[in-house]
This record gives sequence, structure tokens and C-alpha cells, in this order.
Amino acid sequence: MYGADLDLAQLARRFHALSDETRLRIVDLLVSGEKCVCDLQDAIGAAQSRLSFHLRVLREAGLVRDRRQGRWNFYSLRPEVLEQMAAYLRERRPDEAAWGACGCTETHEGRCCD
Amino acid sequence: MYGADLDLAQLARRFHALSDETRLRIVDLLVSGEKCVCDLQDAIGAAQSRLSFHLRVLREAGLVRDRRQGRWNFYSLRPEVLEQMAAYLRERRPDEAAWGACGCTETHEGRCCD
DNA sequence: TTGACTGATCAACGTTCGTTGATGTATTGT
DNA sequence: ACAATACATCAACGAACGTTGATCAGTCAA
Repeated sequence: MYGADLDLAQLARRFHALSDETRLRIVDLLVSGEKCVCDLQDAIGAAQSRLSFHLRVLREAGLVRDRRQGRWNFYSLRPEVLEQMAAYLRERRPDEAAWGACGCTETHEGRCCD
Repeated sequence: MYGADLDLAQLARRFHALSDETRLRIVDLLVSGEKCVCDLQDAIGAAQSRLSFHLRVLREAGLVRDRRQGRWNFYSLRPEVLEQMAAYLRERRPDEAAWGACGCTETHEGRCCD
């Protein structure tokens, strides 16, 4: 119960992190490996504070991690989190048996499910 | 490579559709098959207009379809779309070879990638 | 120490989102 | 024809989001 709701909030937050084009482009760039913010900045052509904002959203959703080294901050994907999200989606595909069938309860006054 | 910016906007829209707890609960309910709005309403305990709003978001993102029959409107998942999203996520997992490696370009003045 | 550089954070602003309550529109049973 | 049901749509409102420009903090080289 509690756990389920917590997971829903977590999940919503993770999907939200991917609901923006700029962040999707960041993810694309990180597929080839860890990148520092300045390189992402060059690649995306976004203002520094804007990029920082989006990286924060991705980080707080758990999709990326950051690693400080000297004056650079390196960001990388967390593949296990992407995998969890993919698994969620695959688990939500309805059974073929349920396709097109009305799954309504029989509690209607009229006849919902003829 | 994978699709152009058009697809990015579409993708962002689809992830946005899953970025809300109410909509995630709707998806959960639809896994067991097609449902009419009134049953979703009972199951979720949301106001009718609120539910209608969320169903519209899911529909316009392509995650569900609706089917009118008599005075009922039946919603169901579109499994192929969920599958596409899952595939996207699995394709974005970095190669293991790239884990932890700095993929920065060599264009920095200082030494970013020692 | 000074100055250049990386990057986070903040305030301000306009835009989008989600909720509520009301109204509109089919469809159906009486 | 009338009333009830199922559902979409609208207007209004506050909350959350994304952008910009400014400021601040830490690191490094000269």
C-alpha cells in the first residue's frame, strides 16, 4: 500500500524526467558514456543554467549520477534505472486475451458489457 | 540514427503522459483489459471531469485508444506503443564498455579527460 | 593573490499543468 | 416527451515547470 504509492510517485517522477526534449537529448548524449557539463553544453547549445537545471531533474529522478573530478562534473546514465522503467512498460502490456474485451464490472444499472 | 526531432517531441509527449500518478493508476487498471470511464471513475475515486482530462492526455499521447459503444466510452491500452517506449529505454542503456569512462571531447583548454 | 574556468543556485517571469464546478451533448429507459 | 446516464468540454484558479540573467562557490594556473 504505502510502498505501492511511493513507487507510483517515484515512477511518475522518473517518467517526468523524460518528458522534455532537452532532457531526452541529454540522455542520448550520455548513451556513449560519461560527459562533463561543458561538453553537453556545447553539444546541446543551451545556456549553462538551463543545462544545470535539466541535469538536476534527471539526477533527482535517479536517471543519472554525477561525479566530481577537479573542476569538472561528469554525468552518466544509470542503466539499471532505465532497465526498471523498461520493465515496467513491458509488464503493463495487456494480455492478448484481454485485447478488445470489455473488462467492466457488472455493477451498472444498464448493460455496459453486452 | 534513430529518428529525428519529430520523434523527440512525440516521445517527450508520451513520457509526459506517464508522469502523473493518476494516469499511472489508469494504465494499471487497463492492463486487465478495456474499461469504460465510469468504472475507472469508481476504481480511482476521481471526479468525472478530472478523469476525462487524464484520459485525454493519455489518448493524445497515443497510449490508449477509445471506442464508443452506446452511451459508454471504452478505453484500452495500445500495447505496441508501450512496447516502443520500452524499446527506446533499452536502447539507451550505455554499452558496458562506456561505463565510468569519460567520453568528453579533447577540445578543452585544460585537461578534462585525464 | 589574481584571474580564468566549471558549474550550482537564485529570483523573476511567462507558460503549462492539474483540479474543480458548471454546462453541453448524445444515448437510453420509461 | 421526459428524465436519467455517460462523458466531453469549458472557464477559472493555483501550483508546478522551464528559461534567462545574475550571483556565488570551488578549482586550477600564472
